[in-house]
Amino acid sequence: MKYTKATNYALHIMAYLVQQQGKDNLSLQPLASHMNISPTYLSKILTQLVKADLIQSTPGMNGGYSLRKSKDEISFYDVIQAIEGSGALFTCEMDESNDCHIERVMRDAEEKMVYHLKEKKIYEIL
Amino acid sequence: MKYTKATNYALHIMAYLVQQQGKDNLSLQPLASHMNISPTYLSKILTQLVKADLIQSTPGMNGGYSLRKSKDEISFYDVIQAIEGSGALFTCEMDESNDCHIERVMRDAEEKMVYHLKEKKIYEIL
DNA sequence: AAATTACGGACTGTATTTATCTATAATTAT
DNA sequence: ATAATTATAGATAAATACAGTCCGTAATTT
Repeated sequence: MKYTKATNYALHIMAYLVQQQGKDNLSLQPLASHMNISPTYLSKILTQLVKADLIQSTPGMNGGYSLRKSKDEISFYDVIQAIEGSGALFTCEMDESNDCHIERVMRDAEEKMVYHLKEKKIYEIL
Repeated sequence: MKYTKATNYALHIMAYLVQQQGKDNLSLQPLASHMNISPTYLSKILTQLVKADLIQSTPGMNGGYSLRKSKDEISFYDVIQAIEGSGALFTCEMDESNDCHIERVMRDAEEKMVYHLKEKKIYEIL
């Protein structure tokens, strides 16, 4: 089990966008070269961030991407969830009458991690 | 990102072995039917648990599997690590001079989860 | 209308996971 | 010794997920 590469990218992208906040819209091409990812692939990731309402996109000339929320409202967890989805890391496969003790422990543990990721905002690392 | 099915099985297997502790060695076939997994696949998982020193195996008649450690020494984390390995969930891909702030946050968060999983012993859920 | 920009769908290659089959090795009972 | 019982290892295959590309479409501004 590992975080996907897309999550890796997404976190770095968001960090960059927070840093560049206030300046002109960043469009795909420049962002792609700065990040060293192919534009089309980057686009997929950005679209996911748009759908999660973390950034907004505007088409047309001088379009591009910019933050949607204030920077102190964007947590690590927000970004991760946008890419990885919101399902639990562990779900019991043996159907132990849908109240599996193992699952409960695993979820509690995950909660500890999630709590930390919700507290920590992206801007804090800049 | 999700825990593998094998981890799911491993936790249930260990819970069962802790429960059956003291009785005769459990051999592959009965264990497989109790768990509802194919014997050969189960065998792979058990071998990983053996290599992690959580259980021991004895071949020959009346052989099978049994715990290697006392039950209060077997944590959730021990079992998970035996299957998933010990690498971090997140490693920075952009080589930010090998001191990535994002990675540090991600590892701290993971640590919170791991701490909880190390504290929690399998026998506690029985 | 033209240029610039993002979005969406289809597709491909690769890696990982899940699983099976078969042959081999080790131990115990007869 | 031999046979029965048990675990282990390797090869393989199917299924899923991940990473990435290509290309056509839609929206906005000049």
